[in-house]
Amino acid sequence: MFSKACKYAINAMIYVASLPENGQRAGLKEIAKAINSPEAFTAKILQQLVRDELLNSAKGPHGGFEIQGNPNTITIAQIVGSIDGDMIFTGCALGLEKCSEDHPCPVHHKFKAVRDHLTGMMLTTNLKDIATRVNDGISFLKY
Amino acid sequence: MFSKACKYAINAMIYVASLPENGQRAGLKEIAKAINSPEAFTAKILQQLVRDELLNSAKGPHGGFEIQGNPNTITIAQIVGSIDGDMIFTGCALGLEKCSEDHPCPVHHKFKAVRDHLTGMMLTTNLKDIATRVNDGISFLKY
DNA sequence: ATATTTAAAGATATTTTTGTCTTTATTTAA
DNA sequence: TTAAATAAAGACAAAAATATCTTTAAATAT
Ligand code: FES
Ligand code: FES
Repeated sequence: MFSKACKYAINAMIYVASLPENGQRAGLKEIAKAINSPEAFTAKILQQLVRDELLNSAKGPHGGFEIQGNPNTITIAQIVGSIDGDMIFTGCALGLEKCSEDHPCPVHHKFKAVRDHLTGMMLTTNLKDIATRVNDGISFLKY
Repeated sequence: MFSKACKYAINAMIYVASLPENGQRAGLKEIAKAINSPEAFTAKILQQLVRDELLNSAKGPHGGFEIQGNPNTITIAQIVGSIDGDMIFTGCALGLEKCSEDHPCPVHHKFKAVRDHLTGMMLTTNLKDIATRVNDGISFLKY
């Protein structure tokens, strides 16, 4: 469904969003440990999220990463789009170059509803809400 | 969503199922051409489908592949399971070792509904129905 | 029997994804 | 002004997925 890179990205964003409002930034090591991901690979992913303006980063002592903007307005869809691109939102399930009503693949009519369900879910799920669930101890970032 | 191997597998199964009941078997070349897939790679995939008893194969002149059993009873879920395994049906969206209600990832509650939708769709979509759509010219196996 | 046709099997190659290592740039604090 | 802490960037490596090539086995037809 999602690439491993994308899963790490989502988990990392949730972790950072779950930290106290006025606290320190989260460093790479801290993040990788919190989500149980390979550190150097995670670094690459965080860089991409910074490029796409979902995270801010700062170098030096007390540097690290923080959510850019309001976690209430950042959706899973944005994170997925940043790392995996938009094939998951628009691509054909069976690999046709283009998903379209005019030239549909054999499962288009069935698949489109599922894909729209997935897309809708991702678009309407914001970071804040799921980070809160983590803070409340009702969901988990690892194991 | 699906691996390329899995997409080829689904398309190949649909193509074979779309052929006339009492006709010849479909050869590898014919199948690969019909679904626009790399021939040798497709061969490997067909072998797997034969192993999993979704296809029958015969060597020699007039040999080739045919659907094993009734296309009405073969689902997309079976084909996907044969090639990609069942992580798509049961795996955690964020990569936790195990998807469970007891130790859910942060998107479990949202994702489960989508995954169940997808699973249900795959379980209830049979080869016969979608092959018919191809024969009726309302859906397409390539381009 | 032999030649031909076809799939199966296994080895190899290429590409993509995942992961690591090294160097550089920037910030902070002593 | 120097040392330490940190992320960024780029080179490199390993693993997995995709793809190809070669050899073998089986079936058919002559
Ligand atoms: S054409 Fe394949 S999903 Fe739309
Ligand atoms: S625990 Fe992640 S989807 Fe169920």
